[in-house]
Amino acid sequence: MPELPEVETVRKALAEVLEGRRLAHVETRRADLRFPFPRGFAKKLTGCRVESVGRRGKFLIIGLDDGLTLISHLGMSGRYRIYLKTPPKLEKHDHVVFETENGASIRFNDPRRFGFMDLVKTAALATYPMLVKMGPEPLSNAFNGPVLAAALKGRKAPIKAALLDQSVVAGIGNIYASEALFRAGISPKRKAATVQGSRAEKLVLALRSVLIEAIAAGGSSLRDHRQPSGELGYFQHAFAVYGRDGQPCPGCTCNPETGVGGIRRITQSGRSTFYCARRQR
DNA sequence: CGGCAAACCTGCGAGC
DNA sequence: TGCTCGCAGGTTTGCC
Repeated sequence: MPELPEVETVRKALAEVLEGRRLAHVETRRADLRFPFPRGFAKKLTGCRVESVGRRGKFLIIGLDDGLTLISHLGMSGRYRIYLKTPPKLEKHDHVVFETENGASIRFNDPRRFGFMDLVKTAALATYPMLVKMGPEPLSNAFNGPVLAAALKGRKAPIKAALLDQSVVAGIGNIYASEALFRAGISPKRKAATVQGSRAEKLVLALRSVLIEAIAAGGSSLRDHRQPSGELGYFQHAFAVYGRDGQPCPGCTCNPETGVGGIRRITQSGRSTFYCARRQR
């Protein structure tokens, strides 16, 4: 389920149940997800106290009291479920089970197993390969028009593809790339290098606004995603373009019924992009 | 180095 | 009903 807003939704829920708590029991129910679990994964975690539940891009960063940090990525279909009281029977694809000292159960379920977990020394976190090259957090002060413009300079790929590159900006995925480009009025096919100056400023504002609104809505529930409480996210109802090919554009008078455009779906680097050719240039 | 397709894996809906 | 195909929110790999 995971782009930044969905991961942030999960982070908040996990923080609430885990921060300050000790892990009484941890169990992996298979040897690997996308990668094998590191040696002694469950054993090392058992007995640890969770100090913090953070996020970097789409990665959950869980700080523990004994100098270790748990890194968790949801991949495409990863989900956390939290049960404060008696949990139901284990379900298919429940791959990792955590239990806290005060009786909460947390389960990681991931049908496609593109997600993964890793356990690293907190001191070595800054050198973790997948985090080293990551670009700025889009909701932080480190991200602004000039920073984005500089990251896009010299890039020949379309802007949509550049936004999916986590070294340009962290946490953007296929949905919010399309949605932000729509808000900014920028064509997904535009060469990334030409997004400079006021266009870059506009795109930064568009990214920020769409992410903030999506977080407030608990993320988007298309198929897999639910909040860890079991509640659905509901930002999918606010999509302007994603998954709406053939429908009228909410921002202009485009309407496929009248033969003047509307939302179109195209494929870019093997992934769907949705946009309005009239409003986005 | 940059850009793109393919690979990883399972499930679901559409179409025949 | 049952099969096949295409598609799905991510990231890495390997090939031009």
